[in-house]
Amino acid sequence: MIKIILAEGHNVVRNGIRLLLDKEADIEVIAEANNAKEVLQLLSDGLKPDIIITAINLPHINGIELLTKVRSTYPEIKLAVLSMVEEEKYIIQAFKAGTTGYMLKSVNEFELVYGIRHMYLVNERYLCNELALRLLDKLLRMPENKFDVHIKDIEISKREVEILSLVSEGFTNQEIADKLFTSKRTIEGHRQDLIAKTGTRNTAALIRYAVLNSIIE
Amino acid sequence: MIKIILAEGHNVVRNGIRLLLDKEADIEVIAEANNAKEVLQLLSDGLKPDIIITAINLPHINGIELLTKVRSTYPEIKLAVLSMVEEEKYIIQAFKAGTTGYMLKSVNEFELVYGIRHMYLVNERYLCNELALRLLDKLLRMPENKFDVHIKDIEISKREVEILSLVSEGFTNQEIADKLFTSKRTIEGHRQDLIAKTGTRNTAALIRYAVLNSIIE
DNA sequence: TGTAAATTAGGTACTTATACTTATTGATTG
DNA sequence: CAATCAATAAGTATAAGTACCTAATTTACA
Repeated sequence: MIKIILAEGHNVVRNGIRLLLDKEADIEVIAEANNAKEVLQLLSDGLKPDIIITAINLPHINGIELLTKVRSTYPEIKLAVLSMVEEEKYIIQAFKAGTTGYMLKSVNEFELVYGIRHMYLVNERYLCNELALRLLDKLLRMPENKFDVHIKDIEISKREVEILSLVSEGFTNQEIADKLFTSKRTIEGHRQDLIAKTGTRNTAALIRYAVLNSIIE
Repeated sequence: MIKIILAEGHNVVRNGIRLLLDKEADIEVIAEANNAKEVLQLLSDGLKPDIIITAINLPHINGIELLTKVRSTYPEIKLAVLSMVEEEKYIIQAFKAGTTGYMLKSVNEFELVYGIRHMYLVNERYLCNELALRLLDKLLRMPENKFDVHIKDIEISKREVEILSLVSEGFTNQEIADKLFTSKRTIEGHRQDLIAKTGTRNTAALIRYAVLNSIIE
């Protein structure tokens, strides 16, 4: 039996999730909590869940802080974030804080249950498929795959990359010239060459090109 | 009933997968194939699978090529790659070739079946959890810049994104103003605001910021 | 060792962006 | 209903970048 504490500030949402979980024979919601404090109270009262499912936007103490606290005192308890779509950005923080699972509230009941079982049985972190696909799309969009994005035979020299990088950091031609102990006109010349060879119109477009093609970061 | 063709060059592996799938009431393996040619033959013979599960390292014609061929002739058939660990790198090619699912052979039977159902029922691409975690770790290992910098509560309005996008394409303030039927001074104002709120020094740095933070492409 | 490419540098004219300021309008929201 | 904010717009002055041009070194390499 997988014992769960459900931490979620909104009653409706919490009840909905509970209904879903109660249908499963191998899952038991042993307690619910409205906020982080209640969770910590439950734990110090001696309750021993296998998994704590928590929202991010809990009142007072948010989900990430809760993760950190629980993690340090009860390292054997697994933590799963069930996040609103808008909170996708917390994914990095959550995993750095030691969460085992991260799902968006858009998961269907099958995935919710599957994810919980995966965390408990396979003992592996779980990321919901929608988030996985977002990461995948990021990967697909990344110009790292030099096969088909960096197609054009544009050769950019080391010096040019150096200058491009400084330009992208916001330095002016004069400042770059000073840094590289050369003339402002030289930098201007390089910038011109780069704009010409990349087929861009100005620095803004050049920088976009350079970042998208991983010439610079 | 989810009808499946299983393409895999190694008999032992293929038989193993088949055994797993045959246990499921809603999944039927309607045919097996040793190589890509056999798959194409089966399809031209009129077989209509919902999903083709294929390995990458098929003899003669590899899995990616098979994906492409099937995709162009039978766009309604979903494709799933079941890949050896060593072939992880094909993930990008596979998705670009239109695969719906990608799993490593390290998936357990629950995930294999779950993934198949997910593709078929939810009609969404599926990436196995191990790969999702690898992507996640990539994200976590990345220095602050690439993904999570703009999480610093910087709100960028729709209008600003629109302008940012045009700026990054190389248009001048005047040109952008003409496109948007507004004044050059307005665009200048927006550009200033953006530079201020992103903490950058000029347009070059602003565009770099915007691209790295996926505000624009 | 000769040639191509990279890096350097300058002239001149012109365009564009930036830094500071202020101010009005309309929409949203507590 | 007041407050906030996004979007609008402008003045003024200066800084920076762009479009042409030419041309001298140095470096890489075949």
